[in-house]
Amino acid sequence: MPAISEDLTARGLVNQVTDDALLAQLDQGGVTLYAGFDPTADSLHAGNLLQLCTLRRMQLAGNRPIVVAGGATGMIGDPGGRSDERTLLDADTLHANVTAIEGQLKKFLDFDGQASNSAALLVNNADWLSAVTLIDFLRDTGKYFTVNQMVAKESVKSRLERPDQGISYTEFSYMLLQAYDFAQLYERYGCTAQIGGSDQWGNITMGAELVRKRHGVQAFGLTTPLVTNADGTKFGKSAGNAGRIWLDRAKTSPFGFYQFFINTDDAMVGTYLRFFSFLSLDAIADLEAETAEQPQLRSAQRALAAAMVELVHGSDDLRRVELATAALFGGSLAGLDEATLAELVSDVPSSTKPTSWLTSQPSLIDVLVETELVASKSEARRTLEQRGAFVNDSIRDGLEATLSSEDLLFGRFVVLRRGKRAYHVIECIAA
RNA sequence: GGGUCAGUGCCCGAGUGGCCAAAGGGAUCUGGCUGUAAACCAGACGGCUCAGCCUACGGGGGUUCAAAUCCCUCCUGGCCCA
Repeated sequence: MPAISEDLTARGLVNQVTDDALLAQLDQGGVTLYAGFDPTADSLHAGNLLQLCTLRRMQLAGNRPIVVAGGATGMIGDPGGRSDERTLLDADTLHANVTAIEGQLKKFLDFDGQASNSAALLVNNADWLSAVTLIDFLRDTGKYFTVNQMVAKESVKSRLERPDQGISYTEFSYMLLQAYDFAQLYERYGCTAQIGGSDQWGNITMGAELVRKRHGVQAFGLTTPLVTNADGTKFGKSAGNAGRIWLDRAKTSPFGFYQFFINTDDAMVGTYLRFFSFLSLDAIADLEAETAEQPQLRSAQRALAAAMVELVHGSDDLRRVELATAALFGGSLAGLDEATLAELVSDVPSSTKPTSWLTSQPSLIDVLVETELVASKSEARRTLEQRGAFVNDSIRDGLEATLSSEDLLFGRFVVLRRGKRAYHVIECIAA
C-alpha cells in the first residue's frame, strides 16, 4: 500500500495544502484532523462524499479524524458558493439533523476504540460556540483578523461584487466562527489540520492562522478539488428532477443510488473511481482501459456504482440492487420469472393495490400521477403524447389509455415505465 | 432618515397599457441515434374538468373596457447622501 500522501496525490485529491509538511506528517500517522459538515438536512448527500471518503483514507493511514457537525455554524450559513442569504434553521431541527447524520458517518469512519489513537470523533460546534459570549469572542478571536483580509476572501468578495445582492453581517462572521472551531479543536483534541473542499480554502487558512496566533503552533489546511460533472456543473444532483442524491435510503433508495453512479459519464468515471472508491490505482487504471476499449460494457461505471452502494448501504443491498438492475435493464421483461419480479418490488419504486382496483379500468394518466412517475396530469398527458409511457415494456399512448386485468403479469404485477429508466412496479393484492 | 435603481416562470434574462402563459438562453422531460453514455437532431416545457378555463410577472390597494407594463402603499435588496 502506497504512502497516504502519494495515494492522495495520485488520486488527484490534493487541490491546495498550506504546507507540504502536512503530507509527511500524514504518512507518519497520528495526525488529528477535521472536516466540518453543515447539518442543513437530516441526511448527508452525494456532495459530502468526497470529504467523507478522504477522511476515511486519512484514518486508514493511521490518523485521527474528527467530524464537526456545524450545529452552531449551521445556524449562520457559509456565504461561500451561495448567491443569496441563507435561511436560518432553528435549534430543534439542527439537533435532529445532527443525530440523523451521525449514523451515516459510521459507514465511513471507525468510531470505536479498536485503533485507539485513530478512533474517529464526532463533535458539535454548538458545544462551544453557543457558550461563548459576544464580548469574549470579539476580544479573543475577532481582534486577530482585520476586516481588510476578510473582505478580500473570495467567498465574501463574490457577494460584494454582485450588484443585486449583499451579504449580512451574520454571514460575514461565518469565517471567524469556523476559525474559532479550529482553535477549539486544537485546544481540546490537539487537532492540527483541517480538510475541506476547495471553496473552503479561505475559511481553512483563517482557522490555521488563528491556531498559530493564539497557540503558537503550526496548523495545516488541505483542500480537495471541486467535484464536477462532465459539463462542469456541480456533482451530486440526479439527472432527473428528483434533486439531490442522499445517503439516507428513505430519500434515495439503494437502487436509485446505484443508478445514479452507473449513469456516470465515461469522461468522469475514472476520476470518480479515484475520488470515491477504495480500489487500487492499478485496478482503476484497468477499468479505465476497459472502458476505453469496450465502453458499452460500462465496467468502470458498474465498479463505481457497486463500490458506492456497498460502502453506503452494504453488500446485501448491493446484491439485490444489481439483480434488480439486471432484470430491468438486461433485456426484455418477458423473460423474467415471478420470483424475480417479486424481488423487484422491494428494490425499485413500487406500490400496492387491491386486485379489484384494475377492474375499474383506472386511467393511465391518473396512475402515472399516483405513482409519481410524473408530477402532474399535464405532464402525464404530455408523456403519453410523446410516446414515453410504457406498461410492461410496451408503449401505451392515447390520452384515454387505461389499465385492466389484462395488464397483470403473473396475476399480480404491473410494471410501469416513463421514458427509458423511470420505473414503478404496482403489486396487486387480493383484498 | 433622504435620494436613486431594482425585484418577471426552475435559473438567467427580454418585455414597459391590449397581439403576454409572457422573447431568448440554460436546466429539465420525451422521442431518434446509442452503451441505461456524451455529442447531435426533433418535440415539449404553469395547472386543470384541455379547441375552453383558472392561476401567474415581490405583497396589498387603485386607475382603465383592458395592467407584468400607469398610480398609491408596503416588503426586500443594491448604490449614493445624511
